[in-house]
Amino acid sequence: MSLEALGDRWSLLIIRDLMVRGYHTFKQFQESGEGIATNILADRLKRLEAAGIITAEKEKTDGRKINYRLTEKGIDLAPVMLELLVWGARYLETGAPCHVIENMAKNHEQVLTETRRRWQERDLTPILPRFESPGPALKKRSK
Amino acid sequence: MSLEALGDRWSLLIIRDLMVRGYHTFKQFQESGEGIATNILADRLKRLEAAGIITAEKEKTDGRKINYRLTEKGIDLAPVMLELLVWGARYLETGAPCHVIENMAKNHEQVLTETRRRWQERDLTPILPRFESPGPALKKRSK
DNA sequence: AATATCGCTTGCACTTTGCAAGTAATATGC
DNA sequence: GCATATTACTTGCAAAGTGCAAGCGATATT
Repeated sequence: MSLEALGDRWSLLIIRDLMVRGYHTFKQFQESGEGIATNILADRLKRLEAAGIITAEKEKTDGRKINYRLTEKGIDLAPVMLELLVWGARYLETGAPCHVIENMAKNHEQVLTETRRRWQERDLTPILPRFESPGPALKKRSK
Repeated sequence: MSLEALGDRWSLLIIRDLMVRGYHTFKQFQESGEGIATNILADRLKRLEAAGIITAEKEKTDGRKINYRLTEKGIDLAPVMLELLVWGARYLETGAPCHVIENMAKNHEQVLTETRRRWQERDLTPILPRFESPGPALKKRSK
């Protein structure tokens, strides 16, 4: 099935961070709060790259940094991620139901369009705030 | 995140088998073709039950058998599963794009409604055929 | 030139997994 | 009713994977 690359504890978290939080460096993932070990993180990034879900390329302005980015195959996981976030908000996530996610649940298409737009334009503004914290709802676009 | 229970290689496969293949016993999962070891399968079933995603109850007509069934929390993973299947069909699955899944991609709402109906009515007819094999497309209902 | 930062790699203890075999409870065939 | 089958596990053990702390090389900053 579609789980060779995704069926482990960390890969989907990394993809989520890339997709909806605008994270893109090793350090950001590391400090992401979930507590992934550096060796595992390195390994998962390699696997995701090997699976064609992300790419890695050096930042021009700082040769130490590597920019990780979702491929098209990777961004196409957005619908899966969205549904997963909605499900998680419904059943598990910290008491705070995070109205941002409820909003996401109601505006599927809009959220997906916006997510893909940010990916295409390399706009790293997060879709989701760091954790909860009310935060402004998704701004309306075009429509 | 929503991955304590799902973030491993087997849990989502079990859920898929329950949801779209109509599997419901230990043996069926075991022979599901993915090759899960019996100890791991037993462990995952326990965890999924503990997580409130499935229930286990003895079959009345055969006291050896245990019927596993998705809870409401479990069946609510249907949108996630659907998107995952669609993504998988698009990028990974065996050359055969399995037009059943393409059909699923085009009729999201209908497929979800049908999936939930089967769950509610304990209708174990599979939504997806065993692997590929053309098989008749989803029959239209109500609409 | 010295120090800091970033993205890793290494070593090692610990945990989880996979495999084969075995077991308890129920069902079936004669 | 007794032997055999079937189902859902459990156990033991080797192999693989994980988590943690420390270290390393390349680049950047002062």
